[in-house]
Amino acid sequence: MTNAEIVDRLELTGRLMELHDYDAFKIRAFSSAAFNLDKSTADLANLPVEELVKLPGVGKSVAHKIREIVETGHLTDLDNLLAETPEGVMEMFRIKGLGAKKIRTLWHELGIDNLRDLQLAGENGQIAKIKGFGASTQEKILNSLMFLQEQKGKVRMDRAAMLANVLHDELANHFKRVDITGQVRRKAQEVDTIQLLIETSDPVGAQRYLNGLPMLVQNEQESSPFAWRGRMEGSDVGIELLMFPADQIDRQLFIQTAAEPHLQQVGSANVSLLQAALTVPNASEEGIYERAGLPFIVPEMREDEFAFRWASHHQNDELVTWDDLRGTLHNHSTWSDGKQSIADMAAYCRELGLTYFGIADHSKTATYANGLDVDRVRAQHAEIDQLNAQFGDDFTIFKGIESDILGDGSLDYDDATLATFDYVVASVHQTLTMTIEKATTRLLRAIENPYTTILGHPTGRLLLAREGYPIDHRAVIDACAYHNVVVEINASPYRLDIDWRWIDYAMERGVMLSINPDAHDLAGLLDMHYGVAVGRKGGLTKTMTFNALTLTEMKAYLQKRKKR
DNA sequence: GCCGTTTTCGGCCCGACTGTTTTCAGTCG
Repeated sequence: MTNAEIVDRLELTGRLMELHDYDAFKIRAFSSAAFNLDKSTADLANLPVEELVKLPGVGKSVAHKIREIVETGHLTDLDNLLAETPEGVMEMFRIKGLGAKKIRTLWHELGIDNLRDLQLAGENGQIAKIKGFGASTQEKILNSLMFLQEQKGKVRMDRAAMLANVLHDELANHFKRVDITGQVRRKAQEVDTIQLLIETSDPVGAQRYLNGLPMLVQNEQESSPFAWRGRMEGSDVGIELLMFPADQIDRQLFIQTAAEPHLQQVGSANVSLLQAALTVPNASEEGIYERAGLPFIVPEMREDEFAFRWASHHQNDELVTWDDLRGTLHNHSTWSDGKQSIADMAAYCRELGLTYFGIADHSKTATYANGLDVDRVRAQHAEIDQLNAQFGDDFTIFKGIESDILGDGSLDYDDATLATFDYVVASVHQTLTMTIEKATTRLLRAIENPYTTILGHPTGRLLLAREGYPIDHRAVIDACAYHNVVVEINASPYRLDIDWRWIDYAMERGVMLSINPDAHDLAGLLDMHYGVAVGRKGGLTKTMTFNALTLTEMKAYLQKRKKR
């Protein structure tokens, strides 16, 4: 039982108590316990009640609930609440703008207990008529429903990779060769089908074996003699297992990895040569591109015609790799909402072979995240100075901040305070509903601020959960070029923002991109792998990667920029 | 339900923003 699983159950209990109109302070106790424990590094599953009650937000009652969760895997209170709540009502929590109170009203006043009825009520204008609701809320609900429908059956790349690896390892026990291909190999940020190639000369026997695996649930209608289709137990995302004899696997690896537009592009480039290349036995991927007279395209980039435009003036070895990264710049610590101390985060960075660690905790407006007021900024800088004094010339902690971009585009500290940082990541965290004009103007103002070093998660999107605010990407990137601002590739698999499709335009305009993990704990630093993946997808070169600068280069860059 | 004492019960309580109000409830990060 992990901390996250315990926290999720407490959080859900609080939310359902609110839905069922429990006492507000009792609800608060559960949510605040969840909120506090989410940031805890204690091993909750192995703490006795007397230790649990010492943790902030945990009293006797919650401590016993935690023990119950750990020992039985269940929480009776939660099970009872769930039994009283229709599944469709639970799904309504995924609608943006709907919280427990509004859902309760919709459920009790209109009898809505599923998303289909919610949509009908919205389309009929019934929602706008309820007291406390209006036309605007109704429209927001309908928009959110539409967004959710588009995301159905998809998972983020981190979960897709995890599931694909589990499946790969299981199948590799039985089959001679198994390859992950399709969207996962292409490093798609969202995946609707996890696809694997299986080498076999006995597809009938292979199907029989697959259907005997408890982790797989077949969709018989979708399947065929050479293609097993279905899903994994406990997951909605589609699974496709394609069976081929040994001499066809490499060629299929090429065909199945490529997105349709990429295949078409290869075909239209030279149909006859490609056909010839594809019919050669044991054709390798390199051989296929070579025989078709085309440059080799790395798997990540096999989406559309962009790859060939990129390849016309770049070499594959220019693409950024994990080993090119020299440091990391957007990270949180226990000073705001991170789980680990600056010292522990920095130590882990050194273990990873990085040479600098930039701390960019939340700024004062982000009160929910324990953002730093001016006094705490000073105190944090003193701590960083002390830590830096212990390092040699080979490692440095930089003093950064993730300063909130306020509604009018200004940053949330005065210039004197901003001047005390080595660098500033400027990010939007509130007022996410804006027109494209307003959102763009707001970002442009933040970019114009002489203290802004990096523009953080430019659209604020959360993959599969929230559309970002609309922005004029060209105008924003052009402004970054003019004002010498770096653009973040937020590497959290929840964000991956800026989208990889804009990387090439940024590079063209001379704008560097920073692969920023937005890490809130040690493991979060490894999210830079996802940033590298989407960076490569967008053709990001090592030379245009901000955090591929060496420590000496980074120090010089930040110093020079401060003097402007 | 948690906390912190005025040590056994009273007070707890992010703030900005939105949309709905006409003074505020609900949501969000």
